[in-house]
Amino acid sequence: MISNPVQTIFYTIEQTIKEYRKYAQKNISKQIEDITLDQALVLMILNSEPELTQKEIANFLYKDYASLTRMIELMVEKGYLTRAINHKDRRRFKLEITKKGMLAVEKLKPIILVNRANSLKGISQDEIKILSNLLNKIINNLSK
Amino acid sequence: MISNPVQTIFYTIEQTIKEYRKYAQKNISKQIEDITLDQALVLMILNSEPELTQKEIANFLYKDYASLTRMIELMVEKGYLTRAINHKDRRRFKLEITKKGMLAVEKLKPIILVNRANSLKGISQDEIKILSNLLNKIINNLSK
DNA sequence: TGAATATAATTGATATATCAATTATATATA
DNA sequence: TATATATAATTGATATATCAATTATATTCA
Repeated sequence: MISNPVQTIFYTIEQTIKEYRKYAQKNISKQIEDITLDQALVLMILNSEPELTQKEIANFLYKDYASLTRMIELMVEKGYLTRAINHKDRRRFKLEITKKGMLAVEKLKPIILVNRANSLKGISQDEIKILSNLLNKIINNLSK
Repeated sequence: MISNPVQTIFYTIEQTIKEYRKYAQKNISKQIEDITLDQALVLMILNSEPELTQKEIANFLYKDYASLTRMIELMVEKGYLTRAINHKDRRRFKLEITKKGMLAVEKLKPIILVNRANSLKGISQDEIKILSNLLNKIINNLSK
């Protein structure tokens, strides 16, 4: 007998991430009109590690390279990033956050902190650790 | 200080669901060429509850109505479903699984069971309960 | 050196997600 | 009954996901 997808833990996991994305996007959109959650994460990552290549960013964010290419195109169009050739390795690009991008980064910092704090209200550090361990067990099972 | 997205639990949750989807899709594709994981779930749901409307299926699967409309179009095109007008309420459709669809359902049942079992190997029922409770706490925080 | 191989990024095709607007039909209520 | 409101589904626009194929450049090694 196959149980209804709704009864599985994978459904709950998916629901959690969807709710989180919706919530986070809503709060970001209140203060920055034209940026998506994923684009915001690209900005935050690049801000903390400016030398990353697109491939590395993709790995960090668990995104496909193709997706990242397109996200970055949009971010350049919207003026959040500039993209220049990296002369040390001409296959790569040197991504830089523009002024508009830095403004967004500063606005995003508190939003992200509040989003996470609100999401995890009433959940202890120990519980988060447990959650993380269980999820990593699953990830481990899946990636072999 | 903003921590890197990689260090947050939300990243881990997202990673888990992506790995699961990739794994499940791979195993489905081995045996059924032209069906996606999401389409497979629609089939399974409809098989267990044949009277559902598109809206109800969308809610079950935590999908957007617009997405579901498009998924169903594709499934009809591929011959997994038929769609007829529901004479009791002409806004609705009566979805029916075709022979090809039923064949897929039968193939999918064991695949889905094995996928879930493999994913959760080494994790006890109690732990799954804990996982589920923690995720529901988060969902609860997010949906107000 | 030159050919083979590896790597970074892009492109194309198709599927899904999300939001807002719209269409068609049902239901409620003045 | 006529009008307002609610509901089911669709459509359009834009973003992202995934896979396979391709391009451009680097690296390796015979």
